[in-house]
Formats: sequence, C-alpha cells, structure tokens
Amino acid sequence: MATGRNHRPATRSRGIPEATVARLPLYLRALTALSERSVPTVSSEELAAAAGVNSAKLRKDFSYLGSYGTRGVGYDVEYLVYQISRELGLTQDWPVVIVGIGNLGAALANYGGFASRGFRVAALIDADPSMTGKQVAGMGVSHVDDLEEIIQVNGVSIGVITTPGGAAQQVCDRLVAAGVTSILNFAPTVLTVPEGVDVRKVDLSIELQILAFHEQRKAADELAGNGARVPTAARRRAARADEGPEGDIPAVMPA
Amino acid sequence: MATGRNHRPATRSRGIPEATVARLPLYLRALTALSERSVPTVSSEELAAAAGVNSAKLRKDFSYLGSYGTRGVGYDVEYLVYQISRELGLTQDWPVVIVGIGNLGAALANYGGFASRGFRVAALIDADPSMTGKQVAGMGVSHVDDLEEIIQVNGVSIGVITTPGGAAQQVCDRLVAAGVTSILNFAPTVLTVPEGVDVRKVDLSIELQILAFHEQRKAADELAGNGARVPTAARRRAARADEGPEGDIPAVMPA
DNA sequence: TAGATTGTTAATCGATTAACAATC
DNA sequence: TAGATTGTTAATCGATTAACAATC
Repeated sequence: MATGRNHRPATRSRGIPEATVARLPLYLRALTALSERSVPTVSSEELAAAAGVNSAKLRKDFSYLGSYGTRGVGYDVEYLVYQISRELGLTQDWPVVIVGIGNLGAALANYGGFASRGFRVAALIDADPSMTGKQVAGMGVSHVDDLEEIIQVNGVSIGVITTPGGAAQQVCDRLVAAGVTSILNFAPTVLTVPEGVDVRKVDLSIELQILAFHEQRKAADELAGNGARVPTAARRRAARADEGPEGDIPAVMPA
Repeated sequence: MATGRNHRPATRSRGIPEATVARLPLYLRALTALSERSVPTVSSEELAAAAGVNSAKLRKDFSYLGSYGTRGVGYDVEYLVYQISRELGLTQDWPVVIVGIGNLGAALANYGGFASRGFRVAALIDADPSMTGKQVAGMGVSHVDDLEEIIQVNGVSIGVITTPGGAAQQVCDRLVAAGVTSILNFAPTVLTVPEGVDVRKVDLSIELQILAFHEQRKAADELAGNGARVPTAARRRAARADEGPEGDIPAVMPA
C-alpha cells in the first residue's frame, strides 16, 4: 500500500485473490535477484525467506497461477520470472504520465524502478507555465493544457498524480475523461472515480501515523511492565536524564 | 497503501485490529477538513463518504475506540479529532530522521504533511560527503558518520530510509542499533529487523505493477466480449488505427 | 412522541497457515 | 528406493457488511 486502499471491491480478478496479486511483485523482485546471480532453481522455503513471507502462503499464491514447480526440486527461476511477469502484464509496455512535477513528481521521474518493469514515462505534466519545457530526468515538462492530447496520442492508460491535494480531483477527472483507467495517487485526497477505474493511493503521512500508533503502544507496553524487546533511543535518552550518565536501561519510566 | 507489508503478525494492538488502525488516519484527515470548515457534528454516513469507506465499517472501527457518538445526532467533530489523534499517538511530538537525501529524500523533507501531524524532521542524513552541510528544505544535511549521535541526542524512534536498495539494510541495522524501533522503508529491499521493530514499506514500482495487472485484466475482459465500462485511451487509439478516423468505440480489438 | 442515527450482533467472506498426500 | 519438496486440503483467523435494537 503503499497503503490506504481506494480500490474496487476485492473481487477475485481472473480467480487470483487481491492479496496474492499484491505479493506477486515481491516474488518477482526476489526472483529477479536470483536470476541475476544465475541461480537456476529455488525452493518455496528459500524464495519465501527472500520475499519475507511464509512458505505456505507462497505456495498457495503460486497455485493460483498454475503448477509451475517440480516436487522434490523446486521452481525454475527463469520460468517463474516469465510466468509472473506475464501474469502481471509486464511483458507489454505501459506508457504512464506523471502530473505535478514538484519534488515528488521529479523524484518519480528519476526513479529507475519504472523502466526496468515495463513502465515508460511518456510525459511529465505540470500546471505551472514557468515549468513548461524545463528538463526533468532528461525529459521536457509539458503544460497541463496538452494533457488530453498527450494521453490520446501515447495511448496512456496509467496516470500518476503528484499534484497538491487541491488539484488532484480535477486532474483525476481530466485523466479519466481522456481515457486513463488506472491512477496512482500521491496527493492527500480521496479521489472519486467512475466504476471501472482503479485508484491506488500512496500516503506518506498515513504510513508514519500507523508507525506512530505502534511506537506509542510499545511505550505503553513497557510502562505496563511488559518489558520492551528493544530499548528505543527515546527511552534511553529519558533514562540517562533520569538516572545519570550510567543509567542506560531503566526498569520503569515516568510518563 | 503503502503496500507490501513487512509487519509484525497481525496481533490486535490494545485490542484495535490492524485494519482499523490503518483507517484511523483516513478518518482523521476527513475530520480535520470538516473542522476547518467549522462543521460541528457529522454522521457516520457523511464521514464514511468523505473517507471513502462503508459506514458500517466506520462505526465498527469507532466502536473499538469507545462510544464517542450520540445516537440520533452523530459525532462531535472536534472531540473525535482529539480522540483519534490521541489513539494514534499524534498528541506527542515524533522526531524522525530521513536517511538518503536524493530526489525522494528531498521530496519527503519538503513534504508539509509531516509537520502538521506531530512529526518533526530532526535530521537529514546522507552518505555522500559532498552533500554534507547542503541545505535541503531549509535544513543542513548531516553525514551518515553522525547517525548514531543524532538518533540518541534527539531521541529519534522513527527512521525513514530513502537510500538506494543496496545501502538500505546496512542503514537499517545502524538505525536499529542506535535505538530506532519504527522504520518507513522506501528502498526496494526487504529489510530484516529484530523482533519488536516495525517496518512499513512503500514501493512505487509495486503499486504500478498492481495497477498493470488490473489494467491488463480489463483489456482481457473486453476481448472476451464483456464490454469495458470505460474505454481507455490505449484502446481508442488502437481503434482509430484499425477503423479509420471515425472509429472511436470498437466492438472487438486485435490482440 | 417521532425521527434519526449510533453501537453491536451475527452472518459472510476472504486470507492465512499447518499439515500431509502426491510425486519428482 | 529414499529424500525432498510441491500443491492442496481443511482448520482457523480476521475483516467486512447488513440489519436492527438501543437510545438520543
């Protein structure tokens, strides 16, 4: 998620559960790393460890794609790379546009992970006339007036929104009207789209808030005497202030 | 969200389900917008619409926090803002460090959504000596040699990793050893951390891959004669090429 | 009181996981 | 054949949702 989903109801797409689809790119990355090291085969146990998931879950996930493994042996790395790529639609070229070329938009334009996965940045679009024509990531910035033409000429079906929150819905409407049917939204706004359009939302502030919740809970656990498994710098600092220069691991802390 | 979880087993934290925690920031944002418009109360139906969720789900989520609504009336906006903020731990100050001041790190440093939610960027850290001392988002960049001291002096418990993939695990290890217990990882790497440390992962490429999967499925659906609900620019372009300048909505498309 | 809306129940659905038969 | 590992089953768990009694 990325995070905060604004996704269609979790219907199985072609019989593959949404949760499985979300893990396929993880497997693909681990497999690509193995492929680069010329590892010929891998077991579900090894691959699961590399991808950071449970091996039973991995085997279950793969079972939705077909029977691509060999009992007693494992999976052929190259073959699996191909099958997962095909399943994800990465064997074709996906032109994308990035709308909103601020810091984040520029960061995405420079991000190497797109090109290597079948995504091609077809255009960078911004509403600020003073940006028009400027070079970002070796590409000229287009004005938002030309949005519709760019979408249509390039056959773009995926749009990335990195505008300020206030502009996001309007940009989204124009993208959708021009024919975009998948949107990756970095703006802190809930987008409204017609049925049939997919939106995924990446929200940096939300991710931090979720971490803060758990961080707070850890502190509360410790106060309750459950003993933190890892002493935080914050708590160690508090302890030093509390017990003098040697007090590195306190038993209990003041609120 | 943010996506690809590398999170502790979904134990309920203080009895609040993980899925609910992930939605609290969404509600908080919608409530903050209402608060700014001086709206005094809101019903579950209205708030759910603003947050983009089902109202039954919202009421269920709130029921884990307590009974903060009034039957027949709705929820007091200000009171709910306070309760959710408190639950998320946002009533306290969270110093964070950002490690890796490339395009993305700089974008995050400039991102306004942090400060408004109780997060404070305590330091920007980079391994490149030529970056040291440079100003980014009005703040001097520190060298990674000083990472441990910065963490400890500032009592940082949350770290954001925006380094290249190859450096991420090493940075993560140093952050954890210095006392950081929550990590937001933007590097395309699965991080290994000790128990008690939370990692959330934001992966731009994975989000796009998930969109590509659905995009591909839409095209397959249409080929199967199910009729797309929204004609994409890509398919319209193909149609124009196929049927001449007037052919805007094709019946069936070639593969 | 009548109308509105919450908080909760219970049914349903989807995801995870251990275990193991199948089979290389 | 013996050992290894997949693919699948079935149990369990967590999340979603409609419905409605409680109650303002």
